[in-house]
Amino acid sequence: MPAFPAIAPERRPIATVDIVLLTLSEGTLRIGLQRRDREPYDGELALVGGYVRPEIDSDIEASAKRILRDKGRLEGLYLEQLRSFGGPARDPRGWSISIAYLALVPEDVLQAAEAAGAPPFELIDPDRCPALPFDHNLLIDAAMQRLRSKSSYSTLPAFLLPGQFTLPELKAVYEKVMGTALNDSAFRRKLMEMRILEEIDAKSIATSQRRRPAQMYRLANSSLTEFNRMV
Amino acid sequence: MPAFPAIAPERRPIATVDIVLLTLSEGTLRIGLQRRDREPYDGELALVGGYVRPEIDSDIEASAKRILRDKGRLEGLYLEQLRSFGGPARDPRGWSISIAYLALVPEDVLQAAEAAGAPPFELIDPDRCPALPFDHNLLIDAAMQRLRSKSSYSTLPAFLLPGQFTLPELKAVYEKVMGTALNDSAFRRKLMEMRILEEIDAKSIATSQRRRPAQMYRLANSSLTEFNRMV
DNA sequence: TTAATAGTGTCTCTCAGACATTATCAC
DNA sequence: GTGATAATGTCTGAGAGACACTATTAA
Repeated sequence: MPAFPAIAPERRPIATVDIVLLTLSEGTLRIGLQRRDREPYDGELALVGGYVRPEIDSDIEASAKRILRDKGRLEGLYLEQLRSFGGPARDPRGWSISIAYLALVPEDVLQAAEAAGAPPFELIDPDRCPALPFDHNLLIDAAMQRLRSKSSYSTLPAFLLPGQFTLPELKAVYEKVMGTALNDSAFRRKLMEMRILEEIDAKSIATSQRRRPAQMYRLANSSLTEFNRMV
Repeated sequence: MPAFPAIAPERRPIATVDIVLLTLSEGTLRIGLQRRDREPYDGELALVGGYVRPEIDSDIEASAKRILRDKGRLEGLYLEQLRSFGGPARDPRGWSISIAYLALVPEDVLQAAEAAGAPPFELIDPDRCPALPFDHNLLIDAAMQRLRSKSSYSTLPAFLLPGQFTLPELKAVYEKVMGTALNDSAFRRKLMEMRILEEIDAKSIATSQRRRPAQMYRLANSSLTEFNRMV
């Protein structure tokens, strides 16, 4: 029982969390959407989302993690709050607030989630995204903008890759995300001098065609690292 | 009447907006706090804040602007959403969400607001900030961090100054905010090359001591401008 | 050996920091 | 002129981009 009277419940906005799930599929950035299983917009593609549940959530990030777990069978993703959107018209249920999150997921994790029984994800090209329910297109724009700008000075794009990857793979992800070509030697120099990466013990991997196999790396720091400058 | 049933009102969190009001007083950065005029924490110093009011607010930024206007007689400030904080314990009234905003206000505007009848602001040194109600110290930390990091690549600190200012004044604000000394000629070069500033028509100003008066400038673009690099 | 990609070495050019120099005011 | 601060000019060094060159694999 609260110690002090609060604003009347019927004058409170609805509070939801919506998650912009991004992954890399066939070398291109994709948004992971699911079909809604209830009204409003039952059956339509939309961001993974749900109510903030005061009775079970310890904070907003806990809401986001619960929603990812319950609706997507996803855990341990890179997760970052974007910002909150609110207004009378964005949700037909009434005046609502959505706290938007950005989540990055390696494609293999997404496939494992589906294999474990998660409702299927549809992977949409952000440049060809159809009109979505609510203001989800706005949230996607915010997510893309955040990803693009933060990528230029952090290890953010690495969270779109599996736990281990080659340097050319990592460079390709940066280029996809930022939409610009990067200088090869500068890229290596930067990451090596800053000790961003850790060699995977003597392992390297050979792939299909005849070519030199690349050294495998993982992030030296499993959480996000920011640099002072570009690339 | 909403077209679809929403989560029961009594299961909705409280939704508030809290604004970290920053200004520059006697050359140092200060947080503008006001004494609360109701429970909980009646009479204690806290951030300017209030409920999101679905019946009158068109979105969350409108809530923030209304609260600034009604509680602080402040309008036209630089205003930027920080992020949202939520949880069961941050407010004794119950599980609550606060959407935190950063507002920058020139000291003369703050003084004019008080002269116009706003409840007095107490200006607190962020490095000597006492323990505040709710989780307001966390919100202040978030605001300071945002201001510090964004200052290094944008015109953000200029919004702490009156509409016109000299280049040495602007440089001093950057130095205060970022906590580092800046190179004089590099600072000028950067701002001039990027056409960030506009000379105030032939005006320069003479001050107290015998010294050369400085050229007055204003921001060429009245909204925030971001650079690609430092300083 | 050849094709193909991985990775290195080195030159150059840009740009920020350092700092000396000049300018402009009050007295 | 002198003292003080404003503003400019120029040198230098660090670091990013360009790109040629070497390395390592499969066929």
